[in-house]
Amino acid sequence: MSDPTPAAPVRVRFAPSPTGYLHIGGVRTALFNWLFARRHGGRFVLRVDDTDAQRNVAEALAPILDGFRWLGLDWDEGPDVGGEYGPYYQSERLPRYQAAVERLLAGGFAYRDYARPEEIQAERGVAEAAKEPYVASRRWAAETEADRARFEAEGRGFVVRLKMPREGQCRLDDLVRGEVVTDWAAEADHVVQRADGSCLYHLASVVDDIEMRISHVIRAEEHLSNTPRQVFIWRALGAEPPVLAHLPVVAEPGSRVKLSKRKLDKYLKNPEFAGLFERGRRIAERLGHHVAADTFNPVIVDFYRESGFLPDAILNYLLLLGWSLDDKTEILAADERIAVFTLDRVNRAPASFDPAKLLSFQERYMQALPAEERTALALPFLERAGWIASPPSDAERATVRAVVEAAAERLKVAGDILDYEELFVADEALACDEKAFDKRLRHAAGAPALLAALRAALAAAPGFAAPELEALCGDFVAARGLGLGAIVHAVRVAVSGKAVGFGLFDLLSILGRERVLARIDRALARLDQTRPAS
RNA sequence: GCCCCCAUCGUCUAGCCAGGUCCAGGACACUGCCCUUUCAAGGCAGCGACACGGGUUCGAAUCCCGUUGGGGGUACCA
Repeated sequence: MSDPTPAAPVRVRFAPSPTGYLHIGGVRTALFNWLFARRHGGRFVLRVDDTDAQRNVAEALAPILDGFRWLGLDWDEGPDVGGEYGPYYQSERLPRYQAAVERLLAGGFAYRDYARPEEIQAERGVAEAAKEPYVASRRWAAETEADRARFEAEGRGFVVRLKMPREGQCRLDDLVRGEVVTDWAAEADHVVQRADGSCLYHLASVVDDIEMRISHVIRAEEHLSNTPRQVFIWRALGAEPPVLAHLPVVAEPGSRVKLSKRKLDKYLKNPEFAGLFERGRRIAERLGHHVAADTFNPVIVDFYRESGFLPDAILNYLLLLGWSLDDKTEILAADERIAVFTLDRVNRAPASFDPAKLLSFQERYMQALPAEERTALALPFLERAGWIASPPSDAERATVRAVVEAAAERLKVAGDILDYEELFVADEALACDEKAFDKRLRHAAGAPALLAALRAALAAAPGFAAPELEALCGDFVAARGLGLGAIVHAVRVAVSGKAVGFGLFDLLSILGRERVLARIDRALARLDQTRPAS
């Protein structure tokens, strides 16, 4: 299966609004556009939708562009790179929109509407009371200079409305939806220019798409219902609409409602979503980051970057949200994605965002990386946490490398390295899980004596490499007719302050004899304080 | 209200266009067992879906109609 070969050069676009954050659903849409452009040797255009931006655009756009760069979704035209169809900021294109409105007016495709808002309201009210669809009366439509003069004499202002057809049908061919037919009569006379002279999204979008020679409009399904009015504008402006493809929306976990960054509290009730969030929060807090729902939230791409996710894992997961190659392919390398992506494999139903599956992709991608690369990814987290020097010394690098290898698949995201604080903290600053300490040492009969004996054995150990320690401990328990379990837990708590972690012998080996002995001594001393020597 | 879109395991999906090989396949999650020094990971097994009702047909997850449910739109938002 494949899409029809595009006749004209492929030019697609993604038009982010400078909101200060990159939404994961937006990334999915952008990814499909990007993939389509790359597959067909086309251009991926980034156009900034800042027509009504009150805030500092540069500031609000930066996180979005950074997000795209981090993900590797490079754009061929747009902010920072320019292009021959600029400007790429809609705020700089206002005169073009005005010109388009003039053309619509001149061609009889739009009219100046001098109705007052309350008059429109009244007409609507009548229609609703009669349970009939509202149809604009066009009573205040000025189509001649005389009309205008008359209305203006009454002190009226105007907006420009589309003069929509009242019969016939709008047929559009959507690459994903197939043929979609609507009655023109169901369309309202939409406003394209406000009373203050500024233009609306639908008009601006179409004008830009025409002028930027956009060949395919690939966007979320929420725009499907709005497409007929855009088709009207396209044709009124003398252009044929581009090829359309409406993607299913990315929905909330376990639901079909569009994913929104504002409903974090609700999503946190989903255990898997909460787990994902919790993991990120733990990492962010250790880095001393302020965790605000506005900026730190799994609906926003920055969350993943700050937690140490891999862009490739996210992209691969997102690709499969609403698209599939076949009945089994899951992992697709970056170049494969480009090679096999076609719009005819896009699904029509909304796809709900599954945090657990995303994590699973992350695990797979992480594990596929050589230890060297995982180490390189982990290092910056430790530096930012202040647990190692920046830049790290060779000794620190070696330690981190050893920790990464010992942690193995426990390191799901790079930020998980921060779970191993005990390997980087000074002996006297080591935190202790008191429950574990009680269970394994304070209230475990015989454990302190065994620990003390093992300490002596460790002090005398010929070597401190993990296999040597394992042999030593094995002999130690065997000589006493015990299993490894008899000492492992006590040693772990004494040395790491924790009940869980990676292999004990790796832990001891990385810590080194000196610190291991010192920590055991400290634990033993604590026991003496709380319990008279027996 | 009106218009448009959608409907296979809890979730992502394959199959649907070209009806039989589907008492529906894979993945994630979940459950159990194995492995095991903890936690992970891994291995094995299990649970689990064609929304409903009519048609068409020898035969329907696949085609048609309807119902129900869900989503989106209907702004001088994008």
